[in-house]
Amino acid sequence: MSLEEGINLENTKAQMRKGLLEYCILSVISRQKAYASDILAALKKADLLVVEGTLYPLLSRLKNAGLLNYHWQESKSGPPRKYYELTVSGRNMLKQLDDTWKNLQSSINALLKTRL
Amino acid sequence: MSLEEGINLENTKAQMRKGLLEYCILSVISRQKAYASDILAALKKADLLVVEGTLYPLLSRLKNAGLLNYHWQESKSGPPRKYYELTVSGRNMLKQLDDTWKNLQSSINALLKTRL
DNA sequence: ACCAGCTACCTTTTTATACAAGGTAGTATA
DNA sequence: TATACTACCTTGTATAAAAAGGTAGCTGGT
Repeated sequence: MSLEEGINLENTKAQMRKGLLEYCILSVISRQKAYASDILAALKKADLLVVEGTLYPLLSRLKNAGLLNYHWQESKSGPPRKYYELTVSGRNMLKQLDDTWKNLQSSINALLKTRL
Repeated sequence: MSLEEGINLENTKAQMRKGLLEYCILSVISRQKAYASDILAALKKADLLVVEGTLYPLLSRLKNAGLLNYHWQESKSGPPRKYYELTVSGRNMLKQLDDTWKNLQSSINALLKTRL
């Protein structure tokens, strides 16, 4: 049985967020090394809700693309954590995404202005 | 055989654009009724490249969601065209997406600022 | 009166990926 | 030593973009 969601506001909002996920994750990690829960918390704070099932595969893809590295680190209160940090290649990617994001905002806002 | 695209700049840029497609299409149509080629041209002008195979199904979904109507209109130079326009419901959706887009920009830009 | 080319519509197939749900295991604490 | 908690990861499902191909109306040249 299909859920037949179709198009609605929540769905469309979610789509908008999705496209910016990679960019935001790289940005969060660029501040300082971070493990999954750190990233989830930072994104949540910015109203970019993401769940574990989305984040873990995405971190793996970013790692496989050579944009991230990780190292294990023990925790004082629980199992060891995988701390991610940006590679050189990751920093370059982030710089380019900064431009992309700026340009995208300009393009969209220009398109919207033609409505006035 | 898989193409094994993985993560790269072009792919990530494309993702960013995707999430904003519905919003932009509604915005373009809100200016004045438009048919597929009008919409493609407007999006292209804003560097939001989209192909027919993406646009037609999306217009159908927007129509089925009650956000758009269309009427046929003859052309002086070719086959008849399907001109789309926003329904009341479509205008409401667009208003809400305006807010969503503003909020999304604020959230992301706030997140990015913590890097400085 | 035909046919080549253009415009416009739409569908099918493939691929990517977000999310829900569930699974494994290390650590702390009562 | 058992329960709760944290952290990792995987599997299954649904959505949707894009590539490619298909149908048909209309125009203009011969």
